[in-house]
This record gives sequence, C-alpha cells and structure tokens, in this order.
Amino acid sequence: MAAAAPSWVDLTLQSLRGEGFRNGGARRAVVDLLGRQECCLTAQEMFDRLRDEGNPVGIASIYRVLELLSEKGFVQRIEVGSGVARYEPAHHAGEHHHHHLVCDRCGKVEAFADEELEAAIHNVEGRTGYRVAGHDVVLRGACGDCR
Amino acid sequence: MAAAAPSWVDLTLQSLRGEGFRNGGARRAVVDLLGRQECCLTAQEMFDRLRDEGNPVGIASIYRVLELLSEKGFVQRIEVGSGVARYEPAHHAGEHHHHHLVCDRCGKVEAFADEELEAAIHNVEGRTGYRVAGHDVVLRGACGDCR
DNA sequence: CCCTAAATGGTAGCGGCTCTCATCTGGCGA
DNA sequence: TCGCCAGATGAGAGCCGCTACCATTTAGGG
Repeated sequence: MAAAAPSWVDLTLQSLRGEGFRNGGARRAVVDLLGRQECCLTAQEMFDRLRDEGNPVGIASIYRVLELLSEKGFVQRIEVGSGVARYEPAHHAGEHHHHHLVCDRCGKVEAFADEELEAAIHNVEGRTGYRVAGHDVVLRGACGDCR
Repeated sequence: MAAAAPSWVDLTLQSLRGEGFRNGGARRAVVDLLGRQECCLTAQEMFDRLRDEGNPVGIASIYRVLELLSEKGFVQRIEVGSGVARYEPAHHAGEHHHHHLVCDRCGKVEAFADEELEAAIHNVEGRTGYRVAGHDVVLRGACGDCR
C-alpha cells in the first residue's frame, strides 16, 4: 500500500460514485462518521452523533445508507446479542480486521485481533461448500469492571 | 458416552429441580423440544412447533423459559444477523459444540465444527482480561443453492 | 387434601427497524 | 449556465420481536 493510499472514506464514496450512485449529504455524512470511528456504532448512535454535530440526518436515511454499504461490502454488520445491530467499516486488507468482546453484564463492546484465529477461520472456509463472504467472532463474558 | 449418561433434557430438568425451580408444563415442553432439535430454533418456531404438536405454550412462557435456561447456561443464544434470536442446547463437554454458517440470501442456517478453530479461540480467551463465558463464530456467505 | 409461592399465558406496550410517499437535489445534457 | 429528472432524502406510519404486567393456574411440600 503506497503512501497515496486513499482513506476508507474516499475509497467508499468514489466506488459508489463509480457505480452510478449519487453523492447526497446523508450518505456522505454517514460514511464520514464511520470513517472517524474506531469501533462499531449502532444506527441510533449515528443518528444522535450527527445531530449533535449539527448535521442531522433522518434515521431512515441512515438505515438506507447502512444497507447499501453493507450490501456492497464497505461496512460490516455485527450483532452482539442485545438485539441491536452495530456497523463498522470493513477493512478488507486485514489491516484493521478484528473481532469483539462483549460484556454480558454492562454491554460494553471492545475489539481484539488474533492472527492464529484468522488462519483457523480461513482454513474452515474452504471446506464449507459456501462461498464465504465474511465472518464474525464474538466472545462473551464479564469485563474487567464487572467480574 | 457411557450407557447411563443422562440426556441433556433430563440433566437440564433435574438441575433446575435441584435449584428449587418447579417443573411446570411449559418449561418441560420447551426443554423437551430443544432436546429433540439438532440445530438452533427461534422462539416463534418453538411456539408454532409446540402448537402443532397439540401442546400449546404461551409465547411469554417460551421467552421466560429461554431466559432462565440461557442464564443458567443450559442453552446458547445465537444471533445470526436477521434481528431474530435463536437458541440451542449448550453441550459443555465440547461434544456437540459447533458454530454456524448463514446464507446471506436465503437465511438458511447450518452448523459446522472445527478443532483448530476452537483451539485458536481458547488461546485468545486467556489474553483478553475478560472472564470469557462463551463464544460464537458466524460465517456469512452464499450457500450451495444460492451462489 | 390444602395451601402458597412459583409458573403460566393473554395482552398491552416498547423499541428497533422498514415502508411509503412527498419533497429535494446532484450532476448531466443542452 | 440553466433546467430537468432519476436518485436521494426525511418524516411518520406500521410491523414485528420481545418484554412487562397481572390475573389465573398449578406443582408439590406439609
């Protein structure tokens, strides 16, 4: 990856543009917000965050944008057990690829990454008969504060 | 498994009995149904199935039973991305331990198991700072029928 | 057999998400 | 640069999974 590697935000917007999608304010706002995020956000969190930033976006638009991004593989949709979906940028190159630790008690979500785990998953994928598009690993338990 | 090993159904009901819980018809029906299942079910599927079998159980009772079983570790709650929770018996001994393949297109859920993957996850667990109670792995993609 | 607390089930309510539709606008053609 | 219009947006109604509530039933010890 050269020095001029485009950011995830730019890459995403440009790719969509290239597929004939227009570049409205709502989509740009959501993509930009996701690009500034280090871990996953819920749709409601995005709604609140954008409103606080003085750039309100309809909740319907947020879901619409997330659906498109998810379908195109730019974001990863994650469900960690509370019945609420979370979303985060999908970094294909493995660069920021990670999984999640969820506290059963307080609901906190943290990230972790592990090479060995990725390798094991990759090995499994080939044997499934599926064309595997992605994977999630969620570890559940009590976090340091709650145990 | 020795000949006298109690089934998951018996073990579950007996354990709850031992903790002072009574043994009502709804709980017995749900545990029995889960015990006959090879993979995960949604609450609604259980409701319909029990009704069809002539043993109707209130949807509220089903959720209550599942919450108790889940809390006590007898069932595993799984979310595979459609916003609906699924439940299946938890086989602690690793015996029937498995994870899930979900078809993005048709929603089909299948099971798979892999030793190497389990080992990798186990290694990660120790480094998290969490007291890890369980884990889920979900592979998403297109199944043989849909690809 | 009785009594009481646990269990049950119908239903209202809540919240996340989706659908619908009227309005707005990015960006291309003229 | 201007006008057009398909794609994009947002408000709100509606849907559905799930939970809360409460009146009724029942398991099972005494």
